[in-house]
Amino acid sequence: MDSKDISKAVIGRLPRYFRYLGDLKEKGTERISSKELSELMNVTASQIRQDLNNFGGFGQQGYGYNVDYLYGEIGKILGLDRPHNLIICGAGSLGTALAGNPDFINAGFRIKAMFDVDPVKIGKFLHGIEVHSNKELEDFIKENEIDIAIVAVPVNSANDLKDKLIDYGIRAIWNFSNTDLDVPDYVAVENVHLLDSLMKLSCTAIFRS
Amino acid sequence: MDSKDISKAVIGRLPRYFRYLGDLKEKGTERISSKELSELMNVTASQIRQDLNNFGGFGQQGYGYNVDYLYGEIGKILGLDRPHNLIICGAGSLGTALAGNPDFINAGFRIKAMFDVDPVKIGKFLHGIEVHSNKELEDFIKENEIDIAIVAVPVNSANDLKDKLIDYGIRAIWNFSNTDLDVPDYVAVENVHLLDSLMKLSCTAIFRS
DNA sequence: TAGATTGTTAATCGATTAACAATC
DNA sequence: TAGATTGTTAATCGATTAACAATC
Repeated sequence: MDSKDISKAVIGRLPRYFRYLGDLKEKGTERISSKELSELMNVTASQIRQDLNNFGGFGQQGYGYNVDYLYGEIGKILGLDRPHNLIICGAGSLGTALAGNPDFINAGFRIKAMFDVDPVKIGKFLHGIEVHSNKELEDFIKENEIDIAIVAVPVNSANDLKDKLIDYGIRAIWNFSNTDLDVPDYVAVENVHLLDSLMKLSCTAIFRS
Repeated sequence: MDSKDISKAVIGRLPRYFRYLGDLKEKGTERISSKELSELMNVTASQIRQDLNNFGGFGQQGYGYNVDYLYGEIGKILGLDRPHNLIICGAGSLGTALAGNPDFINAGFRIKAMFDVDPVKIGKFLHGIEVHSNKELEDFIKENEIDIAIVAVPVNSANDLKDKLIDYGIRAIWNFSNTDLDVPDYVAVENVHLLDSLMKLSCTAIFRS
């Protein structure tokens, strides 16, 4: 298959498969059929088989899927077979909370530094991570093989920051600011629009009642 | 239209429309056509008109949409015409960061209390919000007309907490813990699976390069 | 070999886009 | 009235589900 052909919907489901397989692995489950997994995850067995077959045949007829092997393969597809170096831009409470999330480290995402404009914050260590001045951004990115930048700055400075990040070589942006970042198509952006998400919840709850 | 018939995809797009209309309103734009808005938002004009017409005809032929009016109407659909009372379960760094987010308050989401099991945290005020003991959860929810509960606790206690919340009357859960919550269909859950989101970004970036 | 379950093709379903008559 | 743009129907596209032959 051509890797460009895989739909966003399929990629979006991979982390969830990975999470369930990790749980099964931890429980010591050796093999699982698409039917069993489908019941666990509340999706169709057909969808699981279709999704996985975008990347190759990981199963065996009459047997199902080996949990350990499938976990490893999906991990590779997700890029978790090697570590990733991240920086956090914005040392506010959200940026700081992200810096302290142990899940990221366990999955191989290493937070190398934080950046802020506030002189009071610069030089401090938050969850063990040093806050640098924004002036050091370019050098730090280039010298530390930074893969991914987290944007956790106020809306009004997000787009300027984004331009700089791309300029300095960043190709993956995890955006927490409440605005859309316009990027060229060789840059990947994943948005966590918290307020949008909360509004969606509020709306869904209304429509359900 | 029957409100139950509106697809999740449409509801998921409403907050983004609302955000763009808010920006236009702020800029003083009086009216906008679906074509202009589509160019701004990078979607098709057709989709905008289809989406809006799920809820009624908000526009006028030959004129377009009145920004102010449309903003108000979408706000109503999202349930933003009245305030919502929330609680945050889990006074860790993520829960605390959410407590300090001014965007939520501006949109009418009022965070009334935080809850934790840690005696060291109980009684403290974080971003002006008091941390209560989990033992007070039931009474607090019932006495303060709580709409929405934020789940920002470790994975291993998330499901127990969820059961209690539903038991105490909560019908909308904003879940930040890295697991899926199994809920009856009269309860709305919106997940912010941060690690999933980060993995998706990592994967997308790989496939793009 | 018989049973189970995959990989994969075909059918269905839903969501998006295009087109255009209605109408401001 | 003429031009613009909606509301809405019809066409297309893509994603999901069903079915089944292949095969372990």
